[in-house]
Amino acid sequence: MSEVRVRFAPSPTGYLHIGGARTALYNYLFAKATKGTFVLRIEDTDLERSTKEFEALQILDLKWLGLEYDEGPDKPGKYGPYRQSERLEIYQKYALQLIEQGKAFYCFCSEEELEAMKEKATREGRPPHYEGKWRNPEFFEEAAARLAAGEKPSIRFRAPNKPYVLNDHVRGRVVYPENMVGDFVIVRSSGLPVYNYCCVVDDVEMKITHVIRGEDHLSNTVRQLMIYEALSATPPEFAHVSLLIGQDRQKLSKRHGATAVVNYKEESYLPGAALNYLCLLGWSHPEEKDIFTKEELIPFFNLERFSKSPAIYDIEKFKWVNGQHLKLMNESELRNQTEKFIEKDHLYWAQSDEWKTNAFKLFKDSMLFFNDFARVVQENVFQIDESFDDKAKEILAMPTTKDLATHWNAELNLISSSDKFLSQANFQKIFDKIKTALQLKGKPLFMGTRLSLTGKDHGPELKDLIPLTPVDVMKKRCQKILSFSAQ
RNA sequence: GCUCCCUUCGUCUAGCCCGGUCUAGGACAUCGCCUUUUCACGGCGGUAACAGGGGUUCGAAUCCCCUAGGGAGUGCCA
Repeated sequence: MSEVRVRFAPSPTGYLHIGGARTALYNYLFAKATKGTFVLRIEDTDLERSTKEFEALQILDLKWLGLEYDEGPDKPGKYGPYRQSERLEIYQKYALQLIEQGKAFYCFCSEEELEAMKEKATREGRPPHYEGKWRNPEFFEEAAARLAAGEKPSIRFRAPNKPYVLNDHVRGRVVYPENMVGDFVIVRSSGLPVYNYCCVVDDVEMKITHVIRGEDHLSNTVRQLMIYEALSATPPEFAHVSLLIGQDRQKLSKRHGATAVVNYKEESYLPGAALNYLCLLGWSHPEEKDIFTKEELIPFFNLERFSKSPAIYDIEKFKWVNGQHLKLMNESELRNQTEKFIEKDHLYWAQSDEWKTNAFKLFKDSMLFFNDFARVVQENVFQIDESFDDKAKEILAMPTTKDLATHWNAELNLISSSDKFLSQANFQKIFDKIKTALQLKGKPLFMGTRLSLTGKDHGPELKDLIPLTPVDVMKKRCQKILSFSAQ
């Protein structure tokens, strides 16, 4: 069997989203598992929506995830260029060849004519296929004349009227009945080729052996099979993976929250965890493992363990997976991860080495508790909440909470303004003092203190958290409690 | 409308191809208990699913048919 070649072919019309990342991952894994080649191809024939910026951003995200490709726009290979906008002559060449062979034809129909045809067909209960005159050989001369006169026709593929069969690695045997599609455009009147066409030309030219992509392309595949046939090329093997959907079972989109890979990068999720979780959405490990690195996965990966139904993307499980990966990190990776976060989001605080050391300690101790360290620090250390949730309100309602806030506020005010933070030892000292003064213990003591100093009813160990929290932030929180209690 | 695809706990799934070992297994979430002078974390345990209806069979989550629901395609988008 010849060498396996797969590709990931995004169009640079937005950020890399998690669905795309998952498809890229499956291609990557399959390439690695078969010692094949992984190609990145940019499908930018939609000039209106494609941008170089998005292309660069998507490549960056792919690299962050660790999905290195062997050939791509910035990694020349035998079958480049890898940007469709740079391959226009190739598509032109094949289009001309198809026209010569009578497998495609020039079409001068206007938008209005096309619209009218479609409407009529629908009204009469026929499928809305192309029925224009240009498909008939008797008009070829007229077409040639109008072409010579400088008119810009589109090029349509003459769809054979016969059934096609696809043996898909995920879907099994799929039969496309005859007459399913009409003559479709392969080259726009602007001269730019269309997806279904250039995709096939490229896959043939780039010697792609396996196409792993989203199920949304399943219906399209019949058109592509037709083109492979017209080009006398053997189609690659296909695996149409089920789609990712949102909680409402609709196609994943912006309103489902963070769907761009970059969102997770910014929130300090681990790329390896993202890969792990994404992989499990629609594919299962033969040994039912659910935590693994991509390297561990490679020997187990194959095309036969995909599930057919769409998967709902669940951030809660992703967080858990992320936590599991955090747990597996060694000391230096852990420190690196903490520092990365601190440097990136809180430059000011990063100036203090002591703070960094304390943050690292907190991170280490509480990483199983918190998958999302960035959020924890943001919420527990810096943020001053405007309101309280129900559970916090219960604590707020306890009379002892007000006493604690009063005492803490007073103690914090005694601290010299040059001391921006409270050391763990000092915190412990004041804590004991207030405890004795108020004769408190257990839940009322701890929850009241927690709420007063962190503004939250839950979080990491207080003794670890407090040395990280600026004194003035804690003061404001105490005052907030007092003003709420006063109401 | 037409064509194709899909349907196991709330969620991701194992099992399905090669019917009995499935009183349907695991994981996330959830609930309870234990641990911790707090919440969480951790440990232990529980609740929870074969879309519905017909067949075939001694026996069906597994095979066949129908219905319902969902998705995709039907573009000079990808």
